[in-house]
Amino acid sequence: MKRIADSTVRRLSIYLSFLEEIEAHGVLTTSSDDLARLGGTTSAQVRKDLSFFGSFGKRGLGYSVPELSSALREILGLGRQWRVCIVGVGKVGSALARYAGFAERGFNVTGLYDSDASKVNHRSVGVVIRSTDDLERDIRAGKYDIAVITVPAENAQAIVDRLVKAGMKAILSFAPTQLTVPEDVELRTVNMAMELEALTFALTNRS
Amino acid sequence: MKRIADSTVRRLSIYLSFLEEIEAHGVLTTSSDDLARLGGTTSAQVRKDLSFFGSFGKRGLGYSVPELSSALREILGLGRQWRVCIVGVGKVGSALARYAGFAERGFNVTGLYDSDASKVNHRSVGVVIRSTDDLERDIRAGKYDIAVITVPAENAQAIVDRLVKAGMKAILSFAPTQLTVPEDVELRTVNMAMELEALTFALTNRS
DNA sequence: CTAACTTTGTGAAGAAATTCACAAGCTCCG
DNA sequence: CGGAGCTTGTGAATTTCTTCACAAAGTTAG
Repeated sequence: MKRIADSTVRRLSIYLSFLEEIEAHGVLTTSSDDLARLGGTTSAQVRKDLSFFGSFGKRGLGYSVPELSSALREILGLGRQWRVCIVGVGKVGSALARYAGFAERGFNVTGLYDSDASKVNHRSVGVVIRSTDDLERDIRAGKYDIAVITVPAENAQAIVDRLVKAGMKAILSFAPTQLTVPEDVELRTVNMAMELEALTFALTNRS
Repeated sequence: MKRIADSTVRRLSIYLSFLEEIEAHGVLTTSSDDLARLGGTTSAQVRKDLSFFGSFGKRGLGYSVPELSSALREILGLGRQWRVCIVGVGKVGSALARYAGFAERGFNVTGLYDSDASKVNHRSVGVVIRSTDDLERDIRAGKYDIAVITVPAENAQAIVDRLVKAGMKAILSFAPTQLTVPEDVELRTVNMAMELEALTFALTNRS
């Protein structure tokens, strides 16, 4: 299969969130033009994005909302449950563990890890916090599909290296630092500093 | 000036964070090759990115770390203080208000707003929480350069519309929903759902 | 059934971003 | 001082992404 661009995947997420919204309002059909308007792109882009995966619409009519949203969920891999562990149960980590939207989308936080001995064996949102010493063992046992790391920047690469070595293939990092992983590991980083800098750049250079 | 691509600005942030790191370790010079290796790109890309803004290196030698990092700070608009307000003092909002890295980079959280009357007039991190009713007045008074919104998805667009109408030009949203703003307003969204979906897409389609 | 009207799906064209490749400039060493 | 050795800065080539534009296919009205 042709390599799908990152930007395409992002847009699919956006389309899906609209489809779910209008589906909840009982809308039955929509068009590439609607999706484009709401998603801030063009109708040609919407159709091109979808065309990588097949043909979902009816000419002259548009798309069936339930059909297309279901297809997108399948494409994005949301048609199943994912077992997620969170490494680093600080402010951000516990906020994430508590986040309801997580479970709704099929992401089950089934493991919490922290290196702070005073937190270990306590519970957060009904899940026992384990020592990071147990990480490798649990990952090797195949307990998780995705790891979310919310540890300080200075520990992040070390944790990532351990996760990767133990066989983790998908990592979402909230550490404000650039991380390196092998080609076959999927890493995404949520970096607020970078987003703020994009804002200040715009304010400084485009006004 | 030629329009600078978003991807370029992102990379500049990455370069800067490395430069600051090695600067702290006393490293005095570096090369496009070093920056490329650490930032996961190519040396030609690094040089091209920098070339949009001028000529910062010495042929045969590379870049002066202090000079280049200072130049990048200036380019990214980090050479000054920015006044930030946070709208929505829930879990995420108060975690952000507390975040130390914020102030280090010149971002001063000087205003907190919430619509929940039971929070108003209480303090968080030394800042009094005001009612969102006061938002327009304070923005019009020019109190803030940047607004960070951490409100529920369903309220986000309404808040953004109010911010924009009152004259806010830069907004960072943590609401998991697509938002619309006029052309002259810079909006960035941190959307964890989207990042997770990029991961599950990769796990589903590339393995 | 036919004609007018929609909207998709997709090659082709165009634009944008990345990579190549090399001349130009600087340092260092003998 | 001159030549060998680096590394930058940048046009040109290439690749990737987006937009255009239109045939194909369906719908609706008469």
